[in-house]
Amino acid sequence: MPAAYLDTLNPEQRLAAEHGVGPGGLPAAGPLLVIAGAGSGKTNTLAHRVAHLIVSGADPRRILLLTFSRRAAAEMSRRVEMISAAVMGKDAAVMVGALNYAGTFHGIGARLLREHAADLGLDPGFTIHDREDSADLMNLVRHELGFSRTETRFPAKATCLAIYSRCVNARAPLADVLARNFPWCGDWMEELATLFEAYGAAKAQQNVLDYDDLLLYWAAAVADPFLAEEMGGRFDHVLVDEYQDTNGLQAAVLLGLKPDGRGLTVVGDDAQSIYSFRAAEIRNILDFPGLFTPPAEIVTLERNYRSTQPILSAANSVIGLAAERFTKNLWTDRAGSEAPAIVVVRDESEQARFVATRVLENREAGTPLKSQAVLFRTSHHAGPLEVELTRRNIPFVKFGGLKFLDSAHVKDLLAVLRFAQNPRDRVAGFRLLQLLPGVGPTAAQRVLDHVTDAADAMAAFHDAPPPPRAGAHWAGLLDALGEIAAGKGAWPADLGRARLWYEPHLDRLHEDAATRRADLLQLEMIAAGYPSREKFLTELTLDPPDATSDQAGVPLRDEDYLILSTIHSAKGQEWKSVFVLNAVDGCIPSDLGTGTSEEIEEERRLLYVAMTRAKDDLSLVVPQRFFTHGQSARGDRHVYAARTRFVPDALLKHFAVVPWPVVDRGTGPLRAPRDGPRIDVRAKAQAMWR
DNA sequence: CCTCGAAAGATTTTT
DNA sequence: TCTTTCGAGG
Repeated sequence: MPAAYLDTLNPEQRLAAEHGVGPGGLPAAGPLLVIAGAGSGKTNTLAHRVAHLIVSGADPRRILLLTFSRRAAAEMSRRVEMISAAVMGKDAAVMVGALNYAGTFHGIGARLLREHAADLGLDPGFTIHDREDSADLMNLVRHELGFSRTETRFPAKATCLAIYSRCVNARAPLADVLARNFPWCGDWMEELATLFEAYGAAKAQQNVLDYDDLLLYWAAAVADPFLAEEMGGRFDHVLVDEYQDTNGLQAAVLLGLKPDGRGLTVVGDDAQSIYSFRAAEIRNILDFPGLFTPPAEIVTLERNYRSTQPILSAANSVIGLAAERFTKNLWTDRAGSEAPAIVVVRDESEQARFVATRVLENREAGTPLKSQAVLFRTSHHAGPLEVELTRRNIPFVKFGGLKFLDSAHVKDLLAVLRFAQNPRDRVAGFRLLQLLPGVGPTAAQRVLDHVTDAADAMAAFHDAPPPPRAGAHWAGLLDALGEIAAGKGAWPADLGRARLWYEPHLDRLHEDAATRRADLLQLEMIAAGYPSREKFLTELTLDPPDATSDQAGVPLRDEDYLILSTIHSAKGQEWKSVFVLNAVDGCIPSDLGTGTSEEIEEERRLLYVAMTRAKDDLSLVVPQRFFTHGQSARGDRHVYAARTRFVPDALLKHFAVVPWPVVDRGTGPLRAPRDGPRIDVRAKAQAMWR
């Protein structure tokens, strides 16, 4: 039956949208793999497929849509609704609203684990630790085991967590991970194994799950045939976006849910795999078809709708040098005369000036700031530019890098809520108690020990012997926690109460309490958007607000602002005009990631991802000098940097190499000199000593 | 056992 | 540049 709303799709996209959709929207064929090149309308195609399922009668509550970020899930729902509205009218909003299971692997995992908690031996009230919290807990355990006072240095808490995380996500034994990814920690294998076991026990006792547990437990659940049947049976269709960035554990989850692949759709682009540091496995997407009999059907989207031909040619040439050749051949009919630019500037501050100047010129020419983006490898590369933008009063929003949730005062406040929610959460308690003057690690530990073993943790906390030097502050804390735990007042009021308790401590602990207080108010505004304390706490760790801006508040919707983003956070997005900062060796590729050839290949894909974000114009900026900060005894020095190795001379024909600022060669003497000098400056200067 | 000051160390990317 | 750790003093 021909469906008019699919007419806007090209034949391949349409194939992907309509594959195996049977009567009632139920699956009528095997799995589908969509290889979607950059800018090939991937999101649009996936949205059409979901809309098509719903319009054909599929129950939206039985569709599982796994995306890379919550933002992507929201965008998908929006588009699905738009498309279905054309067919179903007002009903579309209701139907799409029922698309409940759309989100990240971690977010959906958390939900399913809560819903099936009883079967899994979990307490459904578990809290979720973000990476910082996990590292803190790892540190606590590390301390208890006496590994912090070893003769040679034991790996730092963050390293321990990274090792642990890779073992879990790659489903690899500790020995392999140490040998392959952390060779310098190889001597600590025994101790690490002990540490990880104790870490797991600590999490269990505190009723806490970390990011990795969400996937690990989910995978464990679907490894049980009965539970797999039950969980998988809840969904007729499972669709996964950005499949090239999933890891072995996530693949196991999918296969557990849909062992025969029926109703399973995965979409991705092997050329854009940039998350191997999170144990993403490019083989996941390459091997996908062969997991099933008959193998999954493959649809390849090669037509690019985003970029002009010169930009696409340049990007293709960059990825063309990859060690593994990719079989896709992206093409476009968007003509364009401008080759992407390689802009050579003197140093990073010139780079900042160049970008700021060009961005304003573009805006004068009619491109709003929001249609322009500046991309960079690491968050701090944007530092000088942020200064320059602030100086010129150009509003911007930055994605990636440090989030304001990571700042100490925000974590303190959240610790209050988390401890009230789950008094067994030692990381929160440890942090919270030490805010009191006169309470250090030992006193805090003593109180928490009293709480951990008790049946009613909150009651035990109130009965605990007060830390000797806490004084009147102790009663104040008990009051505040009591009220918050009891849930007096509507939800955001809890946070207000916590803030009331915390602010005197904030003033005491921080010089710059005033600016920090602004963040707390912003947190309260964010909190108002959540229905309950539980939802707030879990969803905040799973989906933290990811933008920071120079202004205190989030910019208003109609306000114009420039986008600054790490390349990783730019995934899936597009802008009319794109600047890539620091296109030099040492930044792209990062000198931290040039160990193995696999790492270098990933850095190459990273540049490819950055370049393919651009619709109409693209500039790679190459600063020639870098100032090294700190370290050197002789103070700041600079080093000369070379253009990124991913654009060797042979590829320069795809680019226009231009210096900036343009040197005015006409600057010479304004007139020919007269006969002889007019004054003797040297004699004049010497005169002052006489 | 806590706090404060000084010194050293460490810097990607994200759920 | 900023954070974490170490050591001395209270």
